Amino acid sequence: MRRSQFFISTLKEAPSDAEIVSHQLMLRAGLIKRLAGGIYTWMPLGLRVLRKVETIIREEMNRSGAVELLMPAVIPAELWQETGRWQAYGPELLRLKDRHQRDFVIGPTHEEVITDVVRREVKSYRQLPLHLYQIQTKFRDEIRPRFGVMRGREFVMKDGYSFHASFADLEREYRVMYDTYGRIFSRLGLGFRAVAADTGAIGGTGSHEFHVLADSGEDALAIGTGSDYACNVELAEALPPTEKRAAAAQALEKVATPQRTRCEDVAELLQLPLTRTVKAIAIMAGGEAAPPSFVLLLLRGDHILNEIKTAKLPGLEAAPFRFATDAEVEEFLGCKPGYIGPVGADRARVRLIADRAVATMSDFVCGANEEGAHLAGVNWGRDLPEPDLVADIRNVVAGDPSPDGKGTLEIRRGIEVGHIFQLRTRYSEKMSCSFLDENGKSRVMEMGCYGIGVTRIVGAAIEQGFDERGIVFPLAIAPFAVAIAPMGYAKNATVKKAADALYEELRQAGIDVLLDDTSERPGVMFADLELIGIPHRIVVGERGLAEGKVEYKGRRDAEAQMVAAEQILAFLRKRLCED
RNA sequence: CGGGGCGUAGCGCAGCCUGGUAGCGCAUCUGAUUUGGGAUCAGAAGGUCGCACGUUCGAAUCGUGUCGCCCCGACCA
Repeated sequence: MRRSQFFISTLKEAPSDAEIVSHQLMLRAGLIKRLAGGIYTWMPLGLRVLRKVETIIREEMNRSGAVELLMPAVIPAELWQETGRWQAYGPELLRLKDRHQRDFVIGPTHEEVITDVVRREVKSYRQLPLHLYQIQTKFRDEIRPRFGVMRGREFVMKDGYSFHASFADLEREYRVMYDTYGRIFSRLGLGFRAVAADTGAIGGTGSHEFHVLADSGEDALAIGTGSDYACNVELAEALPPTEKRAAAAQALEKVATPQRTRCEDVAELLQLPLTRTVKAIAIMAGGEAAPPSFVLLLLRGDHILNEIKTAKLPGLEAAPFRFATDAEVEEFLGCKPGYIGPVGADRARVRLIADRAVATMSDFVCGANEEGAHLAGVNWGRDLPEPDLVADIRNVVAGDPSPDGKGTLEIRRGIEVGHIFQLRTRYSEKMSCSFLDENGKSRVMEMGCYGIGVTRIVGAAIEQGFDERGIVFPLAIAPFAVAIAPMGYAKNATVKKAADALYEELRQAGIDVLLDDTSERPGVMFADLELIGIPHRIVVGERGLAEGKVEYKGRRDAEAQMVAAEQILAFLRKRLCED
C-alpha cells in the first residue's frame, strides 16, 4: 500500500476524555473515531488490524471443525420471550419496534437465534455434533461504556454454539475449544491466562474465561504461584484459616471512638493492626416480595466483601440481597451506621454470618451498637453467641493459600477477551431443541457456547504493547508488517527509484508493506510510523544508497542497523519469521 | 441509579469571576525557504461559544431548563 493512496490521520494530542493508554493511542493513531458513547467507526487503518484478528480467529475455528454462518443483528422479540430473556435481560437489551409496532431486539448474543436455526434443521443424532459460529456486530446498552473499544456498546464478537447428543460429547468439544482458544490467543501474540469462571455443579470445568493480562484490566484474577490454578477473584475460594481460635486473653472493654466510623480509623486510634478489627455490613435478604430479613455480615477489617459468593449462601440464594438502609440499621440494632457490631444484637431478629477468618479471631475490635463507641477484647462464646453461619464471604488477597493446596495466590488484573461455557440444556429445553437418538427416542440437545471479543482484543493488545512513542503491535495483527520510509521521495530520483523497487520486491514476496511516499519530513514520518505500531521499518536514503545499503529498525529496537540493499528481503524474511 | 466535573474551530486549551466586535498552540490551505527525528517566515480559511428559554440597551460570560460527554461511587456501617 502506498500511503498517498491510503488514509491515515494521526493526532499529536489525545482527546482529553480518553482515560487508558489503549484508548488514547487508538484515537491518536486514527484507528477509531468516536460517533457516540461506546460507538466507534473503525477507520481504514484500524480495520486492517481488526480484519487480521478476525482472520486468525476464523482460521482456527474452521480448523477445529466449527462452521461459519451469519445471523441477523435484528431479532424478533418472540424468540427472546420464549426463553424468558425478554423480561430477564434488563435495560442492556436494546429494544425497538418496527413500522407495524412489532417488538425487536438488537442482538447482544445469539443463543435464541441459533437454537431456533438448529431446532428447525437438525432432527437426527446423525447430524450431531454441530458447531456453528459467526463474527458479527453486537449491541449491549452498557450502563457505563468506557475505555474506548474495551467496553463499547457496539462491538464485534465471535460467538459459536455447539450442539451435542450427549453431555460427554459436549465436554469433548469444550476441551477442543479450550485448546483452540489457546492457539488463537497465542497466534495473536497476546500474553493470556485461562481462568476458571465457575466452580458450580459441573465440577469446575463448566466455564473458563480467557484474560489478557494487563494492569488496566477490569477483572481481578487469583493466580496460583505453585500451580496452574487461576480463577476470577469473584469466585476464588478463601480457605479456612489453619490456626485454631486462640483463647480469650483480654477483658471486654468499651472504648470511646467518636467520629471513627471506619475500621481504618478505629485501628489507628487504638494503635492496633487492621487485622484485629471486625467490620459489620448490614444487608436485607429475601428480596422485595416477602418481608426481608436483616443479616449482619462480619468481615475482618482489612478484608473486602465478595457479593457473588455471599449471594450463594443458604438463605440468601433465593433472591438478591441489598444493603440495608440507615433506617433499617437503626430499627434492628438501635444504632447509627458506623458503630454497629454483633455484640448484643437481638439474635431472634438479626442473623449473623461470619467470614471464616472472623470466626477464628479472638480479642477483636468491633462496633458497640452505640454511637461513638467500639468494643475491644471481644471474644466469641464469652461475649456473644457463636455466629449463625460461618462461610467464605470475602475476596481472596495476595498471599492467601491457593485453594488447590499448592502454594499461595497472587492477584493480577486481566481483560476478558474470551469465554467458553457449557450451557447444557438451558436453552434447548426452553425452546424444544431436540433430536431423535439411535433408539428413535426424542432427546434435548446439550449445548456449549464460546465467545471472543474481537474488537476488545485490539484494545487489549495495545494495553500489552506500547511505549512512549505509541503502539507496539504484535506482527500478527499489525496494520502493516513493514514500512518503507524514503528520505526525500519527491526530490531525489535515486531514492525514489530505490524505494519503489524495494516496495515492489516486498509486495511480490507477499509482505504486507506500506510505502510512505508522502515526502513528509523524516521526523514526522518516523513519528507516525512508530505511533501506528508498524513492527519493521526500512529507511531508504541517499547516504545509505551510496554504499548500497538501507537502514533497518525494529519497532522495539533501540538502534537502527545498516543492511545491504540486495539482502534486505532475505533479512526481512528472517525477521518476520522470528516474530 | 447517586455524587462531582466539563461542553468555546478537527485536536488540546484560554476567555466567564467583574456582560461590551471570540482568542492561543497544534492540525488545514497558499507562497517562499528548508529536508535523516514532529521546520521557519509571510499570508489565509475555519466557530449561530452544546441547545432552549429568560434577565439586560447588549450574553460565550448572569439565571432556569434541557441534551451530550467524562470521572468517581454503588465495599457503607
